[in-house]
Amino acid sequence: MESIQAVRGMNDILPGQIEWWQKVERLAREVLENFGYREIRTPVVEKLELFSRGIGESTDIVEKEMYAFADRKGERLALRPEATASVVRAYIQHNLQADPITQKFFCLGPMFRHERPQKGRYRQFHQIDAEAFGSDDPMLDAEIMYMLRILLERLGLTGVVLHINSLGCPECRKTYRNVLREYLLKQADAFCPDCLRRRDLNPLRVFDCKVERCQSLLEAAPMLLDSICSDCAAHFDKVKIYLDGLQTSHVINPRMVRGLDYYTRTAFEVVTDQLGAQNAVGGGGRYNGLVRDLGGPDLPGIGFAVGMERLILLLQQGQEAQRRMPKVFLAALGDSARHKGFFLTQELRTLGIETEMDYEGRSLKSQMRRADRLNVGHVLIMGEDELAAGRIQLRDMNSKEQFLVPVEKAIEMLKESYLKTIRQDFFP
RNA sequence: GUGGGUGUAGCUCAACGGUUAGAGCACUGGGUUGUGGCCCCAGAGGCUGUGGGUUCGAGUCCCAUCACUCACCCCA
Repeated sequence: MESIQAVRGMNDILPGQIEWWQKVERLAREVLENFGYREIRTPVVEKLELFSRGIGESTDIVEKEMYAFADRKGERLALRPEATASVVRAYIQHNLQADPITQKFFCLGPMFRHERPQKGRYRQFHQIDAEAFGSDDPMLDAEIMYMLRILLERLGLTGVVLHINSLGCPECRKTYRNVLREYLLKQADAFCPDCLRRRDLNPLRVFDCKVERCQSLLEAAPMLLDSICSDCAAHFDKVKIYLDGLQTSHVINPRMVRGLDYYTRTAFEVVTDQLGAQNAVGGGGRYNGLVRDLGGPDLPGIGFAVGMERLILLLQQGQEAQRRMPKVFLAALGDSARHKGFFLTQELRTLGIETEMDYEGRSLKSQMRRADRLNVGHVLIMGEDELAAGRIQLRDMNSKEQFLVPVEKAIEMLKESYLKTIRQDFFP
């Protein structure tokens, strides 16, 4: 019988790996909640139109990367390729602008894009996504980038750089677009075919080109940042001042363009050179027209997404995850001791002490070897002699000290050793 | 979607077109009738990614396909 494989580009996260995910998720919740963000979970499936309207009809994501399908009634649906559109949809649908508690949300979960998988790029990938609504104040822009920085620092990530840019408002962008297109037309034959295609579709994207010749030609090109309107320029200046005040180092990258249509004014990206062909660990920006465009009130918004796979790839470099291991191993000899041991194991677990035992009736040597591999602190050894006396051997695996004590006494001693730390694990 | 590289045991890798596809680590048992790490012995584990083809003979050569990987495209 042929075995069934996971779908291409969609990965299992196994024990040994999952510890990284748990750490990242725990710290993400902790940091984001500290900044006033509250978790929201939206469905993985949405109406196709949400994304084509929200992200932009001509973007690559919508044009060729979406998992789109019709359900049994013929409704056009899609697996979400990103979270912002969904969060905005929920915000509008539940009238959350009227909620006095929070206007800031975060969302952890899988996204889907039908691309060719490679290192740091998968068809199902996971994002930490944060969105804040209702204010256009540059304080919020600086704050959200500061929060991203703190999150990455708390995770222990180093060697990344924050790039920022301003994409202006729709008005200044429109005039700039024409200026740029004219510049590109003047030396049309010098650019690569990709750039010529970009020129007609979305001229800003030529700045993303990696062909050296194109880049050198672009050095003399007019910059969007130089031609944004005075309001946008003033906004960007304040963002930079607040960032400096927060001692959050950043480089101004006038060539950074983002692939989604909805961005306005501030755009930012956290980049690294250690992810192969991928360079973005996270990115985001302001989207002042999006809530309105999706049928809601005309409210500004700003957000970012961090790629969890990419984050974990960087965190992992050279480091093994701490694999979760039990604290106690129960070794039993003979059937009646094994029966008694089975119930004792459950009792210890119920008390909150992570305990493992052998179910196969193996030799004591084998059970001890397994206990050693599991790196437990203590082993309880119960044989016929101990059983008859109502006692049990309690062995400290580090000191190799071993005592014959009544079963109740052994339980008390294990509670003493492990229960406090267990409590801390569960209620940090 | 396009192009290159790679698929052999759970993992890391051997095997000139030619016996029964091997090693290390990991796993199981034993060396000690009831005690871990080191050591020694033994065992188990494979449709050589899958399907075709060439050949007397294919892990090895050819084609297709799937997966991984690198680059392009793009992004998290």
